[in-house]
Amino acid sequence: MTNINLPIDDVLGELMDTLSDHTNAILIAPPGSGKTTRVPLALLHASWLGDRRILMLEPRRLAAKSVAAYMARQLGEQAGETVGYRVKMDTRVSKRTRIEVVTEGVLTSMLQQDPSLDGVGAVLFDEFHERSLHADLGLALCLQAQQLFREEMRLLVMSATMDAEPVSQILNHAPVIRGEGRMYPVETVYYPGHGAERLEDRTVRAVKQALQDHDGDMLVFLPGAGEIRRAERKLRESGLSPGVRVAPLYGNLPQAAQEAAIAPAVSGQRKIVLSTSIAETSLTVEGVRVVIDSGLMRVPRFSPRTGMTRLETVPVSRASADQRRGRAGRTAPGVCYRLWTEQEDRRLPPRSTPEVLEADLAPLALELAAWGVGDPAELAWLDLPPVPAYRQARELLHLLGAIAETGAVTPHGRRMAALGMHPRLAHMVLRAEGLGLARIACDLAAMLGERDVAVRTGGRAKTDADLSSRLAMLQEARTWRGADLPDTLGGMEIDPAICRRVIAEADHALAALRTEGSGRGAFEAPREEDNETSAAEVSAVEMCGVLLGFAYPDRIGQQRSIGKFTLANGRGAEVSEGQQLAAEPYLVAAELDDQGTESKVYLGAGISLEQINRYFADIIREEQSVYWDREAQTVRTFTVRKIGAVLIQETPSQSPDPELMLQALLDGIRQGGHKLLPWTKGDRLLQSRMSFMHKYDPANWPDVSDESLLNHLEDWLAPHVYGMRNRSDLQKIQIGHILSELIPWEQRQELDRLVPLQLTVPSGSRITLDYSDPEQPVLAARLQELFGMKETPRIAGGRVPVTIHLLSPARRPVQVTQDLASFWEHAYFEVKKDLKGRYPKHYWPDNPLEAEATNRTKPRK
DNA sequence: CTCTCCCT
Repeated sequence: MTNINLPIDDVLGELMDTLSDHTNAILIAPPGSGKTTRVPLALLHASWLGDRRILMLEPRRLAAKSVAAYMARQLGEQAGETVGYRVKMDTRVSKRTRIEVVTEGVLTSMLQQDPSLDGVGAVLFDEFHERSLHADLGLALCLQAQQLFREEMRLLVMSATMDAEPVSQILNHAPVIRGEGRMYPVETVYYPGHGAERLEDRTVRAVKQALQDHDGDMLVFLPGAGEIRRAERKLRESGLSPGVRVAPLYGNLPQAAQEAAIAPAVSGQRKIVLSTSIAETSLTVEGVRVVIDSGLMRVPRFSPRTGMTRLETVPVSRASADQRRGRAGRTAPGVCYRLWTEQEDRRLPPRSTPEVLEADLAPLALELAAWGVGDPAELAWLDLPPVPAYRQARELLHLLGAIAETGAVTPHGRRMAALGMHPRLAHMVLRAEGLGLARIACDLAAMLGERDVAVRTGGRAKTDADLSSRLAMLQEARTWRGADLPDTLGGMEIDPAICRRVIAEADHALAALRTEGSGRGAFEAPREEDNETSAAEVSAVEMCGVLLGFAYPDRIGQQRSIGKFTLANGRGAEVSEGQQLAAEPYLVAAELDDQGTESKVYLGAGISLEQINRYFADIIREEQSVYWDREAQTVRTFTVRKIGAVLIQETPSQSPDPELMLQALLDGIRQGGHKLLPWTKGDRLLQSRMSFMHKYDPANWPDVSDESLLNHLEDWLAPHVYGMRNRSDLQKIQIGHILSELIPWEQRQELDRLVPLQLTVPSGSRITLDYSDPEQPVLAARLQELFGMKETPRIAGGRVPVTIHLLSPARRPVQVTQDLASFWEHAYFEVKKDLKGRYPKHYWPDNPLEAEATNRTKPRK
């Protein structure tokens, strides 16, 4: 076994030489090179290692265990002797162990316990091109450990093809060694869609084509479970020969179904596996000769603004596409159909975005706080954690009591970090402990940290989102003890493998809590019970919502209508119809997809108003709500108690803040306009006359137009409506009075002179001027009353001629003029002819300027 | 038209 030649053997010598001269190195070699299993064993003989151990990081538990087992076999041993492994809840190492294959989270926890990594001679980062958050963090922490305590410690970054230069830089210009891989050739066929053809149809077309043209099993990459279900249905509908078996493969599929998809096809059968990116690296499907790649993948994107994550469907990177293609060439030459064009291929991003740039950084921020670092820039990163997400993470940690105002980790934060869960869940468990509810909190934390215990049927039959029923089911599952769990339990379809795992995780967390928990500086939680095994656990399931609220206070939600909720963080959330949860007045949404205006709730639980008041009093804020009720035309004043955007209680306010009331009243007037104000005809006339003066002398006369008045309510109206509440109160004000007070007394006198209310005409009548159009003040008078008036009367100190509406004896408009002199001279004679015909009894002199004006038929003799 | 993957 040991002697089989692998491509990596060609560069092992160079690697050994490099690491005897340098502390850091980078090894780039494609899949199939053998680096993962050969390199640790080779380094075991390096003189610099002495009797120290080698740590090798693997991104997945399964890989860590199988790589350790493989290396052990090479030495003719079992895992746990010279070569061992550590993954969560499963450790196989002994005093003899020199190589420890560990998962990434384990390394972080080892570093937190002993930052100097005493006894470790080298740390190897395998599959580093995947750029997981943990690998990035692990490397940053190791680099600082090396710099501060362990100058001689070796760091080796191993990776498939990637840009080595940036890594070399942060590793103090580490040398780069390149090796060959060993893979069978895979032919690439570009197989784009027809126009707007749906992905599923394109996929089915490609599958049919490939079934015809090539032998062997087929692996089809699709972005998600939805596409896989639809493609599966269409494939079956398209009529497949009986020898062809279709198997879906994705993470949420029950363990048994996953194993069935991976297993080699029985002879005489052809297998088509429809898979998400899970088959890109995590799972290996045996016997694949044909790969069909949709070129899409679903990725999580965290939004610092909402504190939630949404899934986006994006084009794969070229690195991913090449990795997918490589799955066809593991055992023999193969072929890969790419469902896109060669032009599109050139535009693919070279590699996927590193997790640290798009993930929720709360776990990272807690690790750094526990490490003693507040600002990530103190460490060396390939990509610095982005500032907005990091800031949001620190705010959350502060809210949860994990870090102090200064940013330093608190005792509570240390306990959270030690639990090895997401900070939200760790906080929930610690608070629950204070209430005697640690056990169910651990159950909840385990469920939320793992895949769903309930089988998600997808499609039309929506999986119930209620976590409390899962919690009850889990209690029942525990009573099964060692026996095999059934597929249906507590009225729900379950994945027995995940259930067992969740129970193990929960028990593990509870044990960790109990051993670490006694004699610590605990979180200052309201302690309801001193005795932990209390009556509280009896009704534990009813506390589900409360516990979730500890973890997700920003996702406490209030029902707007059946199934629709508003969350404390301001976002909308939706529980699909038919579920009991949809009818709850309040809920806590633990898991949801931050999509559109209404995020779908996948997991959550109801919470009662009483529970909110009892357990979340510390985050309930009281404020005055004062607003204009448009229907009732009155100001409403309430005292409201809220958690973020969620309304907890609203009571009519006894002593409303008069300032807020005034603002609400003015808001109401702004919305409702002048019709809410008691304008009289006289007020309107005054307004017109003042507007008239403003037009000619804006520097000295205020703008009292409707629009301007509405825009400046605070200035002119506020002092007169202070303490008022509704429309009938407003009827008490006198607008004309208020307007006239806008100008000083002397100016008011001037107004009467400059913009007279009335003019006396030659007949002796006093005629009221019409100022409704401030551009053109109008004098409307019967023609006969004006005989003898030589010029157009002018106002505003002679600056503005009035517009004269000349009327017939019956007050019908006859002529409009601003030039009376000209009218007498020309138009009068035409008008006279006409009027004389219609009003023969009236007085129509030939010389109107000399004639006597009259308001009767003829002048009185 | 209910969700990608992984880990202390």
